[in-house]
Formats: sequence, structure tokens, C-alpha cells
Amino acid sequence: MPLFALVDCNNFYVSCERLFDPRLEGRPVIVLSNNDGCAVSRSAEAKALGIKMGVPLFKIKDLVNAKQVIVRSSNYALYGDISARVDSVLSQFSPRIENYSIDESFLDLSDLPCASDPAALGAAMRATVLQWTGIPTCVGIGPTKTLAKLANHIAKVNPVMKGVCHLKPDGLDAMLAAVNVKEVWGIGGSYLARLNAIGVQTALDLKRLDPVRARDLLTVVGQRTVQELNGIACSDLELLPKPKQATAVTRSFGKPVTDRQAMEEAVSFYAARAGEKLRAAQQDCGYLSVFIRTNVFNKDPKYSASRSIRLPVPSNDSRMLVHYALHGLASVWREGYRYAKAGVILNELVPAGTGQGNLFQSAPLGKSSAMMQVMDQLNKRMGRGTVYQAASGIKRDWALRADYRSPRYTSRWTDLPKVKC
DNA sequence: TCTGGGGTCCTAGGACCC
DNA sequence: TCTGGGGTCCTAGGACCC
Repeated sequence: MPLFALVDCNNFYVSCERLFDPRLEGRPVIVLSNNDGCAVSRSAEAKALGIKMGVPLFKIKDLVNAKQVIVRSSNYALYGDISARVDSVLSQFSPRIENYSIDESFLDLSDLPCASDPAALGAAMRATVLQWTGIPTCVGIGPTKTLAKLANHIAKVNPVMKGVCHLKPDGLDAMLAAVNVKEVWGIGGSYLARLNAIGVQTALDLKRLDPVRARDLLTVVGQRTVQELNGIACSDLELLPKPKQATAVTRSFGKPVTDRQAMEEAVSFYAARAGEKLRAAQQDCGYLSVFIRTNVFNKDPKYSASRSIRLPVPSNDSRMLVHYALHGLASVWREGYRYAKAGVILNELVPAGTGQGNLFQSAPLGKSSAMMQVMDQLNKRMGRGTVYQAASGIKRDWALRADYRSPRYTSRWTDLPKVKC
């Protein structure tokens, strides 16, 4: 009988900030998205104040001031490092582990001798992760990944479960009847509306939906969800991370960009950064897209456009990527708009050096890989951005905001915590 | 004034083939 | 008057996730 566990870190970014600043314990704390835009992680105290997931900071400014909510910019270098520590603790419990996201991992508990009492095993995992990393978690256990996710949700919202929920066949339906269908993994806003329209309100209603009807309504994705709720596994663990199919660097600007030169700098910067990511993953890309758009929320005149370009040969050379990104930009640029965001997306990724060549254009940049290697090494040793192409600009008026950032405690020598004694 | 970023998967529809 | 059928490949766009 298959058995999966989902271990999910509680308000992960806030928990990471608390590790290094115990003054945040017991206080309302939020961590902001890039550009200090929205609240993306909230402590229990912040949730109790009614701060919703994803709410823009400017809309809760008064509440933040009145209740002395502590605000942090996001610090992904720190969170990534802590996430790896949590994963390494969990992998001691089961060798079959999928690191699903920065704060969640699936574990395969099937055939584990110590899984005769799954709830006790879950409690042991929680306690060990907390003791060894300082990060609080919840554990959901069930016969499919979808049910393990749902069990995790139940563990999170019901304090009596003490952070662990094992969904067993008997009593399952009663548990599902108490959960809104929107909490089911794979049911987002659009699917929710379609389900509600035919009277499906709870997770149990969805479990009992005819799979063919589910397919008509929600494509094969919804059909699989229904089957997983019925204990039929449609999704196995992905033990080895698959090579990425796409990589993107997109950013909102710290303030609107109206000037073409500034936009060219930003797009160059993103393309060069995307090249770094490709080289780190030892991949080339064959297809590049660039997009620019105005603010989608305010009353500024709207404009949004993108252009995709096939590279003559797959490449990860930043100069090549910058060249084509600027080419794409030239074809979508319109004067007179207040641009809020731009990005470069790379598709058709292949292992570096294995892509289909081009009879007429094999190595247009000569010793490009040696040059990129030197740049990458300098930036690794001296810090990101030590050397870059001049096309990416020097002043960078458009750079994003991070007014409340904590130090990169575990990933920058200059940011190591100092101890006075 | 101020609203994130980076992914995956699926489908419809057009282009093209014989 | 009356103009096929079946297949693949590609891409854009929509849905979802954290």
C-alpha cells in the first residue's frame, strides 16, 4: 500500500527570519515579495491581524504602523540555504524524497519499517527538523500525494492535531466533507468557479464527482485530482529533479521606466543574468522571448508586448542573449508609455553543447565560453555583479527596491552574525 | 506614490504534410 | 452544384503551483 508524507514548513520565510532575530518571536511579522510589493509570508500573529496572503504593502500601511508589524524584504539566499538544511534532515527518514518547493518535500513512506505507525513517524520528523534546524513544520500523510497535501492542510488549521494528520481510509469521507474544495491541490480560482457552478463545494463532493465529468470540466488535470482523492495514485515522486525546460528573469521596476536607454539596460541585465543561470545549469537555450508591459493595476495607458526569437544556434553566451534580447526589444518598444515590468524568458533548453548546430553559423562568438567562464568565476568569488556588460547600465535607476532586507547570514562572509561576549 | 517571480502542464488551433 | 481525411508539429494562451 503506497503511503506518502508531505512536510511543509510553517510560514517558512518568517520562520527563517526568526532564526537569526529572536525578537521576532511572538510578534506579527511579514516578509515581502520582490520589490517590497506584497506580503508573501505571514506569522500566525500577522494572520490573526487579518493580513491576507499576497496583499500589497501599501494597502496595509496603517495596520502595520498601528500594530507594529515587523516587515522584512525577502532574502532568498538565506531561505534557500535553510531549505537545504531541512531537506537534509528529512532525507534521513526516507531515501525516497522529492523536494517539491522551497518549503515543502514529499517523502515515500511505503515499505518503511518504521511506518507501521505513520502518525508517530510524522511527529518524529517534526520534532527532529525543529530541533536540528529551528524550523517548525506540519506533516500530512496519505495514500496519494493529493491526499497527503490535503492532510497537511488539515494538520495546519486544526491545532488539536499537533501538526500531524494521517488520512486513513476509515473516516476519510467525514474529514473531506469538512474541507472546502478550494483547498484541494490543483483547484485554483477558475476551477473553483466551475465546480461551484455544478454544486461541488467540499473536497468530498469532488472525490465523488464522475471522473469523465471532471475531465470535461477541468481537463485531464482535474480527472487525475478526482482519482487521487479516491486513493488512486496518478503522480509518483520525482526523486531526481528534471532538467529545467525554461528559465526566466523578470522584474518589476523600482519606478516606472519611460526612457528607452533605461529599458535597454534593464533588458540587457536580465538577459545576462539568465545566461548566468543557464551556464550554472550547464544548459543552452534555443529560443528567447522578451516582454515589456505597463502597470496592470493603475490607470496608466496600457501596453503589453512580447517578441520571441529563435537563436541561430543554441547558446548560453550572455553576449548572444543580450544581442537578441535587444533585437526583440527594438521590435516591441513604443515611445510614450510608463513601463512597469520587463523580462527575458529562455525556452528550448538543452544540455550545453549538444544542441542542433547550424550549417552556416557554427561558432559566431569564437572563444565565448572561456570569456563567460572568467566572468562567472569573478562574480562567484567577488560577489554577483562584480563584472558585467556595459549594456546593462551603471546607474540602474530602475533597480528594484528592498528597503527592509535582513543580512544574508549564512551565504555571505560579510553578513555573518557577530557575537559579542 | 506604492500591487512578485519563476516555474509546469494542457489544449486549441493553425500550418503543413501526404 | 459538387473539392478529403488523417496525421504531426508548433505556438499562444490559460490554468495551476509555491
